[in-house]
Amino acid sequence: MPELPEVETIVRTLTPQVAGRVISAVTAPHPKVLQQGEALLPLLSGGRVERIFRRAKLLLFAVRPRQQAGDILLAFHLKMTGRFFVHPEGTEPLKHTRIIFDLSEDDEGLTPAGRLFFDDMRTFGWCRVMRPDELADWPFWRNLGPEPLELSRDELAAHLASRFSGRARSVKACLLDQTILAGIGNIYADEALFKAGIRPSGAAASLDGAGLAALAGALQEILALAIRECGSSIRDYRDALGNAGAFQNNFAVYGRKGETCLACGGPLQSARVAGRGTVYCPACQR
DNA sequence: ACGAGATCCTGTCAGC
DNA sequence: TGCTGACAGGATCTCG
Repeated sequence: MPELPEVETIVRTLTPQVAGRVISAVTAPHPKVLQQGEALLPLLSGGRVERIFRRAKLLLFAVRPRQQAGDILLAFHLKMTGRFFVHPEGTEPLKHTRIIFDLSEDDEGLTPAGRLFFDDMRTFGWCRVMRPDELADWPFWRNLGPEPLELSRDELAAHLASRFSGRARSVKACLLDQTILAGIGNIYADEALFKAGIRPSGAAASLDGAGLAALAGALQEILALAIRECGSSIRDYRDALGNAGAFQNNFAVYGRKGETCLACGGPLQSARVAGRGTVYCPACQR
């Protein structure tokens, strides 16, 4: 379930394999995966992948077409089970392959031709192919909250204060809301709330300055550490080299329902908060 | 306007 | 053994 650290890791492992390479053909065996932009697909053939980057949980390619001016942007959402992997030329699609990018041999002949697969078992993931102005007009993109690691801790705390005030929602529901803060999913919400000592079901508006500062600090520390550990592998997640992440070894609460709290030794509880499975320590999180 | 809940989807696992 | 149902979860839609 790729969240910010996992998508960041995929960007870092995919970039050396794909950035700078020329796309010779694109095919989408599963039509539903393309949310928008089928008309732009032919323009991608002969285009060069200029840059691979991340915003929130989106992974984006900037592709420079051979003739047209102006880049074309491909925005992928991996949802729970989306993956990228580069295979040798001629590799047949796998059971869950949704999009295939054929990549040309490079000019010097150092990098052989290959095929980039976008695989997604559950078909929740999708791709939108857009001109830059279409990306800018896309409501999901336009409404995304700030990147939690691009603010200082105090700026993040102030941002959360302004977005939490006057809301009746739980603090966890707010953390999962991509228009408030970008890139947080169920894993890192639970982990950050534990680290900050905050009850997930508590009202966001009731957090005081100390709570907001603790939450901002916990979010940034957890996300930075998770990026260093190359993300968390629960079931399906792999980076673009097929490697698992290691942050799951640092989980304090996620997936530890019924086990003991690492801080106080008491039993961890589980509940449904914001429609998601949620694990917390009733003694440490108030 | 806001928030809660259902929905999409398939593989895995617990329980009978 | 084999079947059934619960569960995983991000964004979007519907409903109160």
